[in-house]
Amino acid sequence: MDYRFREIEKRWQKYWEENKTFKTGDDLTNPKKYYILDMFPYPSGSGLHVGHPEGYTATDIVSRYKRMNGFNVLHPMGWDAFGLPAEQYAIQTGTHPAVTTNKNCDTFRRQIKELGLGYDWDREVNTTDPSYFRWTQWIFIRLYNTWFDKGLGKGRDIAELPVPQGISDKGEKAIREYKDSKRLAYYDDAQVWWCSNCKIVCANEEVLTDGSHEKCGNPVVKKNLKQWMLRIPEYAERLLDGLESVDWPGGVKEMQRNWIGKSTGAEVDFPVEGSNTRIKVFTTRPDTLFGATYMVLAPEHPLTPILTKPGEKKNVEQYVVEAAKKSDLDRTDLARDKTGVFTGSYAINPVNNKKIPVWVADYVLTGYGTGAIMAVPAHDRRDFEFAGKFGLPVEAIMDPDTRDTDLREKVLKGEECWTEDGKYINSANSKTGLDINSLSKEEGIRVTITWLREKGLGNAMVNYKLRDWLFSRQRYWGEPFPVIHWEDGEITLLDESELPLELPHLEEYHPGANGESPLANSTEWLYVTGPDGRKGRRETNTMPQWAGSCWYYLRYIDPKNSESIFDSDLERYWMPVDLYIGGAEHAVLHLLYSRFWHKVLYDLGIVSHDEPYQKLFNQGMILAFAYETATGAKVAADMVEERGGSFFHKKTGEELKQIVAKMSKSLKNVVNPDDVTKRYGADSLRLYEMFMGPLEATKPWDEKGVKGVFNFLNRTYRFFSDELNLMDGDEDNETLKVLHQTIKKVTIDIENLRFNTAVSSMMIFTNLALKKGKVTRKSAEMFILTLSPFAPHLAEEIWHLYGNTVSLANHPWPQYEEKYLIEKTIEYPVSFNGKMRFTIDLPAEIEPAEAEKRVLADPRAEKWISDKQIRKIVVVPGRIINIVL
RNA sequence: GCCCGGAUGGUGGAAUUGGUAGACACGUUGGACUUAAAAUCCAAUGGCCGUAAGGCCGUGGGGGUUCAAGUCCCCCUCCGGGUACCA
Repeated sequence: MDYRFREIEKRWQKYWEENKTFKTGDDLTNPKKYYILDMFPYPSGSGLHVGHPEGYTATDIVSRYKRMNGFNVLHPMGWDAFGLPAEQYAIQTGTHPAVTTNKNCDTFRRQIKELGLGYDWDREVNTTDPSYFRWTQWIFIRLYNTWFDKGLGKGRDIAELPVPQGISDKGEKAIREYKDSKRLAYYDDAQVWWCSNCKIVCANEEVLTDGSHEKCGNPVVKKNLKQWMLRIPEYAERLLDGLESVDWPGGVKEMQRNWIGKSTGAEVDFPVEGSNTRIKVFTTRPDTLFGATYMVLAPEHPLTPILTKPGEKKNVEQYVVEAAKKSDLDRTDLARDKTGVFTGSYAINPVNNKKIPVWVADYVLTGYGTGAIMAVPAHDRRDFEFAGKFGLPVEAIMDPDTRDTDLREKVLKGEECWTEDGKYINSANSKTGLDINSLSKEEGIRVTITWLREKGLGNAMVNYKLRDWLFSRQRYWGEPFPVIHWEDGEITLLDESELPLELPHLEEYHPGANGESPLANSTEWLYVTGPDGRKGRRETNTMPQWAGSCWYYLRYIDPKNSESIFDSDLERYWMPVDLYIGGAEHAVLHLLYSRFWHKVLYDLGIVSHDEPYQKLFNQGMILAFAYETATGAKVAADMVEERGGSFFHKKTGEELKQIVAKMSKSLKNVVNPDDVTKRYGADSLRLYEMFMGPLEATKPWDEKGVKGVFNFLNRTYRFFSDELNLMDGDEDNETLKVLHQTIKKVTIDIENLRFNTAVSSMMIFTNLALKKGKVTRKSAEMFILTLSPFAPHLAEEIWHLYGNTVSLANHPWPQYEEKYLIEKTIEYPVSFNGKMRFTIDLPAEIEPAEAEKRVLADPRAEKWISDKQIRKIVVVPGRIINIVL
C-alpha cells in the first residue's frame, strides 16, 4: 500500500484535536508528573523556520514517551509576543501591533499543529494578552515591594524593613527615600546609547564599531535617562548557590558563574591631598597596596569633575566626551591602546603616605566595583601598559617566584609586569605600622585587611560583575508599568485591583519627544488626577521582552485563573519544570533573569521551589547552505544553480563555493517547514530533525537528508501495513534479538535525548524485517509503539490498521527483555601492539587465561608473533585482546 | 578582548565513555526492473599501493600519557554562541 502521508497526517491531527488527546491530566494524586517545556517563540512575521521544530520535536517525543510510561504530562506552548518588529511595522503602516501579532500567532499555531506536535492548546499563553501581562505587572509590584535582607539572605516585604532611628527621626520623606533605596525595583538615571538624529535609544547591537547608529549612520552618545532598574546583584549569591542543585549543561552553569563574576577583596579609601574627599576603590589585591603608584577614576565617576584642577579642565572634559562615545567592550579591550588624562590632583597612599597622581581613564568602568581603582603597574597587566604609555612609576613589591632570572631582574627594576605569586618586598612602613614582607599571598591579604579595618580605611568586600538590570524600554509594544509619577515627585504604584493597566490605542507609533516612548503621545491615557486633586503622569517606559518570558512557565500551570496568578496546589504539583529545552543563546540572560524572579517569588512564599528549571538542555542551531564567490562575496541562494555537483552563479556563470551559514533573509536560504511537509510529510520532517545529528550540535540543513528518512518511513509503512507480512506463531530468533535491542536502544536514547541514534536503530530493525520478509504480529505492534513518539501519524495509522480503536498515545510503552539480548559468543578483536589484526569468536563466559590460550593457538596469530618475544597479553573481558611484542 | 562550545570519509553523523574508527543515512558508481524516466530493489564505496591475498596511512595541527587515544593532558589554528536595549 502506498504511503499516503498527506491523508494520514490530516486524519490523525484531526483525531487528536477532536479527542483532546494531549490534554493535561488533572489527577493530582498521580505521583508521576512530568512538566516538559519548550522555550516559547517570538512569533515573527516570516513564520516558523526549520530550526523551531528541532527542539519542539524533541520535547514532543519525550512527552509522548512519558505519557506511554504512565506520567501525567504537562506540555504547553505559547507566544513571547511583545517585541520590536511589530512596533516597527506599526510605525510604517499604522497597523496596531496586536493585529500583526495575532496574525503571526495564528500562522505559528497552524504550522505547529501541522507537525503533529502534541501540545495542550487549552493552556496557550500570550505575553501580550492583558489577562497575562496583568500578572507580569503584578510581579513587578511584588518586586517593588520587596527588599533583600542580607542577614537572612532572602527577599522580604518592604513593610518589614527596619528603618534606622537616625532616618525615621528625619520624617516621612527620609523614610520613603530610605525604603526606595532598598526596593528590588527602583527608578534612577541610567546610561543608554542615544542617537540624537533619530531621537531614540539604541540597542548595543544597533551601534556599529565606529560608534555610529546602524540605521542612520550618525554618531551615537551615551546619555542619562530615568529608567527602572532591578537589583539582581542582591541575589548574586543565591543565584550562584542554586546552580549546584540543577541538572544543567556544565558550560551554561560556568557561563552564569562567570557572568555573576564574584570576586573577593577589599574596599580601600584613599585620602585626596588638600581635601576632605576620599576616593573609594575596590581591589582584589589589597596586599599590593604598597605598589600602588597612581589612581584612576572612570570618566563618569562623580569625583572626576571635582578633582580636576583648573589647568587640566579642558583636557579632562574633552576626554570624558570622547569616552562617552565608546562601548564598554571597546574600552576594556586588552588589545587596544590605553588612553587617559591627568586630573592635576594627588591622592595619598594610606600604607606609606606617598603622594600619587589621580588620572581619568576609560579602561576603568563606572559600573564595576566603585568606578575607581588603585593602579599597581608592577603586578597588573593593564596598569603596566598604562604606566608605560604615560611614564608613571612602576614599583615592584613582589619578588617573582620564577626561575627565569632575566625576567625576575626586569620585574624588580620595573621593566616587566609580574601577575603571579612571589615574595613581598618593599611592603613595610614603620610610620603606618603595616608590614607584610615575607608573608604568603593569603596572609598578606588578611593582614592588610585587618590593618585597613583598624585604621578605618577599608574593609573586606565581595564584588560582583553582575550589574543592576535595566528594566525599561522606550517602546510602545511592551507591558506598561503600573506606575504613576506625581507632580510633587512621589512615585506610586497601582493597586493590584487596578490591573491590568492596558496599552492605549494609538494613531501614531512614532517615539515621543526626548527619548520617551510613543506612550508619551497618548495624552488621554498619560495624565491622571488623584482623589486628592494631585496631578500625575503615567510611566511611559514599558518593560523589556524579558519580563513576559521570566515567568511564563508558571502561568501554564493555571493559565485561565482570573483570581490569582495560579493556584498554589497546582503549582506545588507541577513545579519544578522537569525538562526545559531551548537554544544556547539564552544560556545567560533569559535563564538568569528568570531564576532571579523565581527566587524572589520563592522568598515571598508564592512558589514552592527555589529553582524553576530542574533539567536544562540546549538544542543546537540549524544552519543552511549558502554560497559565496572566490572573493568571499555572498550570493543569494535563488541565484545559484547546481551542475554536476558544482555550483554556479545563474547570471555570471561564475563557479561558487558552497558554505554553511545561519539562515537569513539576505542569503535567501531560510527553509520553511511547510515546504518540507508538503513534499515529504510532517513525520519525515520530524524524523529528519532528529536524525540529522545530536540535538545539541550545530548542523546544516540538507534537503537531501530528508529523503533518507522519507525512504525509511515509506519502507516501514509498506511493510508493516501489509497483512501478508505478518505471521502468527513464534518469532525468528534474530528478529527477536534485534527487536529487543531496538526497544532498549530507543528507550535509553529517549531518556538521554539522543534521538539520532534511536532513529538509526529503528532503521536497522526495518531493514531486517524487510530482509526476513515476515514478522509476527506481536513484533510488529511492539515496533510500531516504539516508533510512535517519532512518527506519530504513521504509527497511529498502522496501529489503527491492526484493529485498535483507540489512539496509541496512552498505550503502555513496550518493554524489552534482557533474555533476548544475551550473546553466547563474543567476537573478540585481537590486536598486536595495539593494531587490530583479526577477530576470533570466543564464548562469552571465557576465562582470560583460556582466551589467551585460544588466541595463541590460532594459526593467524603465528604470522604476527613469528620469532618475536611476547612481552605481555592484555585480555579485557568482553572487549579486546592485545598482545604486546 | 573576555566567557562557553565545537572540528571524524565527497556530505550529515556513529563509536559500548580509554578497547575492531566510519554504525545509520545522503551522495556517487555499477547492475536489475522499464519503450523511457521517476520510483523501487541488489551490489560497491575513507585514502594510497596491489590482479588478489594483503599492506601502509588516517579522527583540524604539533607534542605527551598508556599494552591501547577520536576519547585523557599540554600548546596552536580555524569555526560557532554569548557579551547586559536582538530575544
